[in-house]
Amino acid sequence: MASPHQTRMRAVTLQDIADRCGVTKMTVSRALHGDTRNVSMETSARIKAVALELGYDPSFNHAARRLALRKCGQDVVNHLVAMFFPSGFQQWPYYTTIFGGMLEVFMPEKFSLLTHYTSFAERASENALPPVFMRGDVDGAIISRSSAHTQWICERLRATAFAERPIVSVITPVEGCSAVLIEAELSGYLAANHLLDLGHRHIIHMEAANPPHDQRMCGICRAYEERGLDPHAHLVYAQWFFDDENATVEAMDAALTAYPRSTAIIAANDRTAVLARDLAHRRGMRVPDDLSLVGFDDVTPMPDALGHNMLTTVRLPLQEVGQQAARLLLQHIRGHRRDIEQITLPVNLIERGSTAPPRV
Amino acid sequence: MASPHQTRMRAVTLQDIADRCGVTKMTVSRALHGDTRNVSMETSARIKAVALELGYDPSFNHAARRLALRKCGQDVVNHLVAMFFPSGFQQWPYYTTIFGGMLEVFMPEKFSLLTHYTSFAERASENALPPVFMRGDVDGAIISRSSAHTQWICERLRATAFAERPIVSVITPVEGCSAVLIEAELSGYLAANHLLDLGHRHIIHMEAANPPHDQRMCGICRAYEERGLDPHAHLVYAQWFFDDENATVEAMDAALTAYPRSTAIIAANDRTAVLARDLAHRRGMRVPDDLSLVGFDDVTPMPDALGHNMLTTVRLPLQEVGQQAARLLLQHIRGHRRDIEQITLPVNLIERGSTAPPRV
DNA sequence: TTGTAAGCGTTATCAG
DNA sequence: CTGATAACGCTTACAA
Repeated sequence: MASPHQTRMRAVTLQDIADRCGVTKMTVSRALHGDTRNVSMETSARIKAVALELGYDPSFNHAARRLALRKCGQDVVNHLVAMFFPSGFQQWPYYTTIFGGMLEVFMPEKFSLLTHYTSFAERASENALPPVFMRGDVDGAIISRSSAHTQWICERLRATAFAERPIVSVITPVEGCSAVLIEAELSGYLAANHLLDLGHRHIIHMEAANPPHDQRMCGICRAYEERGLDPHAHLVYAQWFFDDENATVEAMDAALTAYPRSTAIIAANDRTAVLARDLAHRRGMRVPDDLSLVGFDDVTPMPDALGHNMLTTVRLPLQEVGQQAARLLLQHIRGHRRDIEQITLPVNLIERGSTAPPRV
Repeated sequence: MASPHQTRMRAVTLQDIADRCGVTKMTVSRALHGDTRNVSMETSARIKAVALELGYDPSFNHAARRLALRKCGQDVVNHLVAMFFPSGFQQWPYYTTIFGGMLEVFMPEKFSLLTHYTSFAERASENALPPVFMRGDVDGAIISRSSAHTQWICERLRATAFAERPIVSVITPVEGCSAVLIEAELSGYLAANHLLDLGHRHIIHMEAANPPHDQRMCGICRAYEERGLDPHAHLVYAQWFFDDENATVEAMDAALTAYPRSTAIIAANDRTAVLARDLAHRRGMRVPDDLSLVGFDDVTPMPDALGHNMLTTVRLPLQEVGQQAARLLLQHIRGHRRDIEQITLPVNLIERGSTAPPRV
């Protein structure tokens, strides 16, 4: 259809089309915008045909459009979105799975996704955000961080030309933003309920102090209480360190030593469960015979001797989280949704070999 | 220093500053560009002070600048770069490690990095690239693909407003582009040399048909030839499938069955080595007693029973590959380098427990 | 050393 | 239904 782009020297402009059609560029602008009330069907068709023939690309002169539209304070869709993830996120399947889900939705829609991570060091500095944000090139953002961080990022964004554009939060809710969450309380319940069903009572729970882990904690307690058991008499809390595996392992080790009656560990995530298994082996314990393990996420396998994943875990639909967050953001950007929305996605327990009844 | 941004309603323009200083916006433009020959030191200082006070942000009115500069065919730096990776790259530590290295360089320089992956399906379609590319918002690209794919991507990019902007290739060289490579031939040599040193002779080599695996192959042969051995009499080639682990495992299985004298496998990468270990176990073989394994990359561990990485592997400096590619691209973008450059980074063998002398 | 004029490509507004 | 005009904010070229 389109003629070979013989000359890439100069971009095709509205004026070029207007010249060929014997009209003014204003009419061309109207026709190409699908203005049926102010342009005759006939000329409109002619203009569109010429535009196609010349290979007019509206996105090419985006800069001019934005400049013109600024006069009346209108926003243009730039087809550019950003995600704010913790530094080092690319190493964690947890985040890359969400990332992958987002890409799956954005790419077919021709939205480009840029990555911005924030370390604590950067947060401390008074650095401005990169130019793309300052100049308002970014249509929307997806954000996933601890609450202290999200607050800071939102403030930074709002202070740029990003202004009041949509932000969607994943996993952790952020005030005033749409969010895609998971059933955090239920995830804790499912893990604990499974272990209690098997007969475990004394359980070590690795957790972080902030959401969604604190909700997970509530679910764990609920499972105990449903059985008339006092969670505080049976549960042991061991701290989980977000970015320090050694510290996490030491905390587990200390807990196992201090509470030798423990027969199971609810780990902060799959990766931590694998660390727990390794620790157990070093202590001469076998999984699941001496110690049952439950993970969260279902993104990191715990391979047995034959390479099969043996980790009982609470699966979080992380890929779908990414997809839904992307869809939600697109709805906001395109103006199809103005109210903020919170989507909560279901979790489910996947029973594999790392849990078994305790040996009495 | 800067006054609190009291009004975010309207952006500060050159005219605003000019009004406050009693000069024209032209003088302001010159002063802010550091033009010392055409502006008196005095007015220049005054203007800069007012600009700071008003919180003038050059990046805010980027659109106007680009529009003006287009007249004389100049390029503006947009502080936006793209990377083209295979679809699903976010699941592979190999790519995310490179990705991480790139981010480490780009982020402090305030360059935003966007992700674009290309599946074969997309390649087949005649889809245009996303608007950010079409309109020339992207300053440069880093590309990592099989050769057939890179060619296609480059053509696509050149056909947009991206035009002749710099492209840096990683791992695989691309004609006419700067590249960051690794010592592919040497990596094969190191793997084979290590096994031959241990006394292995009959080795299965998992490989892909394209670079850099074919160079790796040359290195493997060199190790044989240095010992006066005919590689073709000892080496078994088994195909490695880029995106199909089951097929890869089947190929390994078939090779082990067809060539029972084999005592070692040179796997396509760490991940494949782990698959080989699992396969070996299923066949009742022990690693390294019955089968030695060498991987490549050093990004995926092969954990032993205690969780320690036992995989002997040829380490590729993937993070540094990402960093160097980013640095190279920045040099090109900033005009500090016009000639194309090929950097080759060193590899080294890391001996761990998955290799041992063959049991005779 | 500074000011003036014109234009980058688009769009809103008003006139015909 | 269509055209003319001005403006978005900036930069180059030329004039003072």
